[in-house]
Amino acid sequence: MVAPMSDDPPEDDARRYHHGDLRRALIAVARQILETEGQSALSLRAVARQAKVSPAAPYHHFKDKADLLDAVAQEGWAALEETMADAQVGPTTTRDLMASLGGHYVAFARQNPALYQLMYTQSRDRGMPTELGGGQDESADRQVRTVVGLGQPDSPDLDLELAAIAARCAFHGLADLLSFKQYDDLKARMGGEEALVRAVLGHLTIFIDVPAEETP
Amino acid sequence: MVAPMSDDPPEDDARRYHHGDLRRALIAVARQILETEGQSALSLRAVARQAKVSPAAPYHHFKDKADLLDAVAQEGWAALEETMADAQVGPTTTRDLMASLGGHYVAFARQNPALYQLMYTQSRDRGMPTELGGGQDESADRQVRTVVGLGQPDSPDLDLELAAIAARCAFHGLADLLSFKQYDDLKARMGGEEALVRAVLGHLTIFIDVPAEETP
DNA sequence: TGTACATCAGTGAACGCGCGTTCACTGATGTAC
DNA sequence: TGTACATCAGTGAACGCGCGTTCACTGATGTAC
Repeated sequence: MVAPMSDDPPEDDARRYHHGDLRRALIAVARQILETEGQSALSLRAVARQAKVSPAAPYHHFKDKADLLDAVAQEGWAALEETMADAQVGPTTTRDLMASLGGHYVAFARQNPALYQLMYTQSRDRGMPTELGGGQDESADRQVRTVVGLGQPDSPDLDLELAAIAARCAFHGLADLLSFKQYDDLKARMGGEEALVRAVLGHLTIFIDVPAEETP
Repeated sequence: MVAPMSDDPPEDDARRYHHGDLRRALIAVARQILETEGQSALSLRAVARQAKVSPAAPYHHFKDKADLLDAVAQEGWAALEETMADAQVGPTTTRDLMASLGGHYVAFARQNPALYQLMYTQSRDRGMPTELGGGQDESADRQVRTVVGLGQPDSPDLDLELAAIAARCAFHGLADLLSFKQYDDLKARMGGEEALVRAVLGHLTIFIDVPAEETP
């Protein structure tokens, strides 16, 4: 029952009754709202509105609001994982690798601050998405574990695991702290945020016991 | 115009028309709601309700909801500062001091997880409370700076400042990461969260250039 | 010591709002025959 | 190739809710005289 005589082609590409891939679109819109208007503006209705769809439409793709948020967070973790993989291609020495990992990690968090926060909030509140067995979140550690230069990823080496966690703490803490205006001066003084990141990371050494024999 | 014949003493201590110190009470209730029901349950109305006061009463003490939240966060920063001061009384060596600071910092964050998060959220969103000139937030750095063992608090030594930030990153990151279920296994394996904290901190070394001459 | 009055800190009803979610529905699509 | 029909993915109106905030008010307190 479209207007009978007008040609009515798929129209600029939204606006059709069946959307095509509304699920993906909703996640994308959610990410955008998150970064442009912030967490508090991220309502299911706002997402539907901005996707040019009725408020009920999302329920065909997500159980409820939390389900959408989970999906967004999950996409975030996947993107971070990719970033961390990229970080490993250039460097050769352990020291460089650590700097590269740290730099990439922080850059990701800083370029997607609201997403990054959501990722952590979602993970904290609900545990990691069950179907991944916590894998998504552990991946960051696995990467770091690789970085640290010793042992295979899932090595049961306790020291290695602790070192990986230590690195992750430093990265996460740095990413989180950088959002404070308090450090703007310092950033400027040092010639940019990246320089500050490098400098701070340069002051942190991850200490690893020789993994020959575990020292409990 | 109280009930004419009944004795009507201050009653168990709430319930009087004039509360006494409603401002303080509201902050306390807010903190409690925060920790027992979480951030999302922290509405102005809920605070008023739990303080046994009408929804309009808080407006005599706070400009709006954000103002109350700021006050709560501020109390949090003050408490953290105290904790950090306490952390400095025992230890003698720099190494011990660092461990003590880290331990105390993390313990505070873990004992008041929702407060701790609110503190960071408030600071991020609104900059630090202006009348403090950012002092509240910097205090953590100042403490660490002392810990690191060199130089007077407001030393313009850049390396020292960076080292202090590095330490703070590690503390904050660790505190934040510990809330993940993901690490429950590891905590158990190591005999408790405190042990894990000590172990992770033991893998982190804050590296400081000799502060003789600044190396920019 | 007693009274008038300004000020302060409450009340409680009401406002408008946007939210998450549900419901009965309808248009579009694809498959069986 | 054409038609019937099940299924899917939308619509749009409505629900109840709790929220932040405002308003005209009133009870309690303290001060001046």
